[in-house]
Amino acid sequence: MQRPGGRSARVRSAVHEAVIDLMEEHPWEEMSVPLVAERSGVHQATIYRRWGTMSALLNDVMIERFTTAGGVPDTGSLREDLLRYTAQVAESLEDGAVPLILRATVMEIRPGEVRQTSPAFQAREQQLQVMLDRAADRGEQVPTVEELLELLVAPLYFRALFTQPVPAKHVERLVDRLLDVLAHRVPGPD
Amino acid sequence: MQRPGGRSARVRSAVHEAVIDLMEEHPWEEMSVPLVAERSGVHQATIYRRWGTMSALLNDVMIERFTTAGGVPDTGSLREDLLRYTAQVAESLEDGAVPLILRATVMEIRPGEVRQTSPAFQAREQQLQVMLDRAADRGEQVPTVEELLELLVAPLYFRALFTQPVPAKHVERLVDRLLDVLAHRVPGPD
DNA sequence: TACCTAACGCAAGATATTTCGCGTTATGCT
DNA sequence: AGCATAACGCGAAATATCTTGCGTTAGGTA
Repeated sequence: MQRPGGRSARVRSAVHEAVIDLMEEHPWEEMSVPLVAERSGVHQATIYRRWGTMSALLNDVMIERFTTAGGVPDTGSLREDLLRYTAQVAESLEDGAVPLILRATVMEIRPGEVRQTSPAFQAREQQLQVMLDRAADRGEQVPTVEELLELLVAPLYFRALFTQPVPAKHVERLVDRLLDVLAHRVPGPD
Repeated sequence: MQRPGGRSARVRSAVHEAVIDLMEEHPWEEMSVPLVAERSGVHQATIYRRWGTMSALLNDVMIERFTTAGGVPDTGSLREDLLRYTAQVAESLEDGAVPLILRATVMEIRPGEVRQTSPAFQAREQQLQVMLDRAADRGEQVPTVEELLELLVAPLYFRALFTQPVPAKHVERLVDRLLDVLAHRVPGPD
């Protein structure tokens, strides 16, 4: 018999909050369970028992943050929807905690395991599909979710992680490039 | 007076080799300096003195792997060059160790610090610029390095890290999309 | 070849981490 | 309201990681 409510829920959110706070102040190596315990007021042993490892905890924090993030825009125009959505993603990557939490996801990858889309991104993909379906119903030509990820989301994440973050102004350029690709679509293999 | 040769060089390569081996067998949390020490036959204290932390060591390994990787193709055709280069990148991401070592780079990012392109990617960008310059000299219309990163490299890395790896067959699709964008280029802000 | 000392090996000691047993709290169910 | 027990707090014990001082090995230069 599980007990997700009451005290457990309070402990959970206290720990999550502490993680996000600490992420913005400390480099990765300094992050530790004892540190999170002190900041959150939750005992070390409790954290070890519930999450096991630091990176599992970070992964949990990230999944929550992703899946509870605001829904997709619905402005009546695909281009406007894409602009807002992309701007949302870009903004979230500016936020100090997000790139850090993303690393947690990266670190959860196990060598040799069959790679699967992480739960967090699966939720995102479903949301995006809804947005594209709405546009298709209006008769607009729409990209696939894959194209959207490759042309909008991937560049943002790539630059956030490896080079320099994408300036907010470039969001429009990315969207227009996607729509351009759509208009002159290269015939692919069926 | 520094002494990069002889014993130091042997120690360095022994440690690097041990890191790469261990990366393919162990999840991140299990990686540690003592483990690398045992596998490489180099004493712990030596590793701590030379590299300081595990993630600094991993970062060092990755930089070496990136900068010594085979040069860029030179086939006389931009499209063919791009195909080969992209296939190279895709293949390296299939290799177990590369995504793992990539994480090391990700982890070296510090909160709040001014983000810069990591040394490893800087080297890559220079190599790519050479390739593009050659094509431009032949009179071909060429993308910028940035476009190349965003349209070819970013999707590969994104999928390797967060969703599913890109099948080798899709490399051609990515290249043709890039060339398509090039042909119908959206006028950008000057 | 001989000298200087950078770089390493070794082992003990200092810190930091994770685990464990046991008593206490308070949730979910009847 | 009363009960069974999931979940937590606490502190000590067990591990693991990291540092330090000192003796030894072996590059680099004269």
